[in-house]
Amino acid sequence: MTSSSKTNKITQKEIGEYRGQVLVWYDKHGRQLPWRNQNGEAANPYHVWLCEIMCQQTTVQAVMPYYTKFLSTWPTVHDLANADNDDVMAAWAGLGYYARARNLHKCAKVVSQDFNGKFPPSQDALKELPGIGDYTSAAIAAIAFNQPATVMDGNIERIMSRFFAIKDALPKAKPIFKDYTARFFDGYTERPGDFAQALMDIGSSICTPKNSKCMICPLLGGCKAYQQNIQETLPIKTKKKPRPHKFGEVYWIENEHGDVLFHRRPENGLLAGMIALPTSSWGIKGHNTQMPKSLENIDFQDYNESVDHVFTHFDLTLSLKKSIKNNALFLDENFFWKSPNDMADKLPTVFKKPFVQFMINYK
DNA sequence: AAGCCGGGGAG
DNA sequence: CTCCCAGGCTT
Repeated sequence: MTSSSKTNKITQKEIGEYRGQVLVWYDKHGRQLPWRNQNGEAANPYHVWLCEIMCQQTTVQAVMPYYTKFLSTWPTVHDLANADNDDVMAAWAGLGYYARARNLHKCAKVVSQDFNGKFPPSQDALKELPGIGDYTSAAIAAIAFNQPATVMDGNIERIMSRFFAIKDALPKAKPIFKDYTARFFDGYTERPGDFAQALMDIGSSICTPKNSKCMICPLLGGCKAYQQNIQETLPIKTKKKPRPHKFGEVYWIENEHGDVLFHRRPENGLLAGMIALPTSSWGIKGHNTQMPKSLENIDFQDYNESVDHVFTHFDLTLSLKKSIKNNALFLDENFFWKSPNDMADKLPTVFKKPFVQFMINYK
């Protein structure tokens, strides 16, 4: 071993020093977010949990109005537990990944009924709860209960990959990333929650995927990637599969009272349990798109309009079809007639788009 | 280990 | 256009 490679290894003492610099930066430049308490008050575990679930794979800006709405509607975990699931899903509509909302409600019920409304403070116990996985259990344990859990989200993965110049590809190398991240958290009982949130703030504003602002980074002095000028190339991730493009039809069907036909989607799969407009099945190149049997005899008017939408694993184009004065349709229990007024905000975005188009010509 | 699951914003 | 975002669950 050469002397240079020996001095290349960062020590735990230096880790502690950089952690301190990160906290100094945080106290001065950290974001002020609605779920962060201002003057050193103890964090409310319900608030921490709620924002962590909402923030999963979602930008903070998108979460803000939903977080405010949920907290004003259901101020405590008991309130949320006792809510009607339809109301919870409607309040979540537009935020995406709807399984999160189902698990949120399930988790609230467990905490309310089995834990007397108090979230358990240990990461292991938290991870047993619905919708709380490796990241979220660590985040709640650290932020709400000051536990030295290793918090690692996408931001922290990126920071660690650069600070230690980790060149192994994600997601396979996640355990390696976790080991490096643990060097900052293990045994650190002073401000683990603040430190985790500080890293996330740095990840969102300084150590960004592109155009990172290394010159103002509190970790600059120890950053191996910066020393090699490879920070923009890290972390390395295996390429995702291309998305197929699917096509289908979406239907606006009125009865003679002006009510519109809505569809409650199945409890499993895409947009599970959400309220939708009726559609055909969706297929590649417009083939294999089949209309629900109960709608086969309807005479539709083609709008010559369509809406595009992007899901995680496919693109979708829906052609708009309209029909009015339908009454005697043979419908199963998953379809229902309802006035379209006030329905827009209860629909997932893929259906809100055509809904808004149709509403322009309604009445 | 790989696939499924939303929606929006940045570059 | 591509990539990413305070990821978790299922198979």
